[in-house]
Amino acid sequence: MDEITRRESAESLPFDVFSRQCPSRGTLEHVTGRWGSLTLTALHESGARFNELRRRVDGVSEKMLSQTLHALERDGLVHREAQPTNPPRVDYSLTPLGHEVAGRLLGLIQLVEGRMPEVLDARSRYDEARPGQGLRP
Amino acid sequence: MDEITRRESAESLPFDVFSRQCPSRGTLEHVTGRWGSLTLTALHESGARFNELRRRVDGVSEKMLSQTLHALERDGLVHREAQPTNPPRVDYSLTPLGHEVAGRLLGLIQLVEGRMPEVLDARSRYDEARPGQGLRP
DNA sequence: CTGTATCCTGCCGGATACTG
DNA sequence: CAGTATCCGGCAGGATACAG
Repeated sequence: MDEITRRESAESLPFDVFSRQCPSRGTLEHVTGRWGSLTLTALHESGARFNELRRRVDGVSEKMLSQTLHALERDGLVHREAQPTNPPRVDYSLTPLGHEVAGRLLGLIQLVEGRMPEVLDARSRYDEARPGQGLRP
Repeated sequence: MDEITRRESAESLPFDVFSRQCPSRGTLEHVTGRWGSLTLTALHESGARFNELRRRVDGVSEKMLSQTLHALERDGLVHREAQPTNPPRVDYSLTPLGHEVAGRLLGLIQLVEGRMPEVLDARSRYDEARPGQGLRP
């Protein structure tokens, strides 16, 4: 697909993530964001409660997990079900659309994980060629 | 796949993105980051020079594009070829691994773009149920 | 044209404390 | 347990200038 073809098909689509103001860019950022991608993938295997999710996604703070879940719920990817019991119990799960997105995300993650040896090799070569210019330590 | 199965398979893998210190998490963030995902996808169709890329990825600054390209080059996803001419000419393209990653990203992006009507509907319903609590305007 | 260097600001996101 | 509320430091990232 060349540039002309891409532009033409982009013009025919209602949503183009390459355009600055398109709302799809915001959704893509929720999905691919630092915590969004891990949260969606973690929920793909099975629904979970809040603290269970915190344990699955190592390193996420309460605040960020809460924000992430709200954004994904608002976008219709996550379903939230609160039970008015005591102690309170809230279950999070993926909507059908959320599962579709998470499936693609999972494929991407597994690809990256499986190719990490290549990535680390490339980093070594890059750093070796540029001594003393540490990038992202 | 249940939780136990996931944990077991994770233990058997050398790289687990769900673990806080795993280097694969950093690479995943380069790939899925705000500019990384758009840059990789933009390069998937064809290689490009610096300013051509800036035009494709609407809204990216020189600084962020430069940083993004360096990180992706270091991870072995982007190939940089400088020609010592005057004026200088530098071509960026994807490595084979970069193309694999970009292919998955493209699938994800097209899924999100195609489902934006559902997402916008979900947002409307969410905001309607919580008047006056605007989230991420 | 292809970038670095520098400055500056907003907000991301962690820590902590508190509520129901 | 399941979250909000608040504070605040660091850095992401934009604007600008400048170099090769």
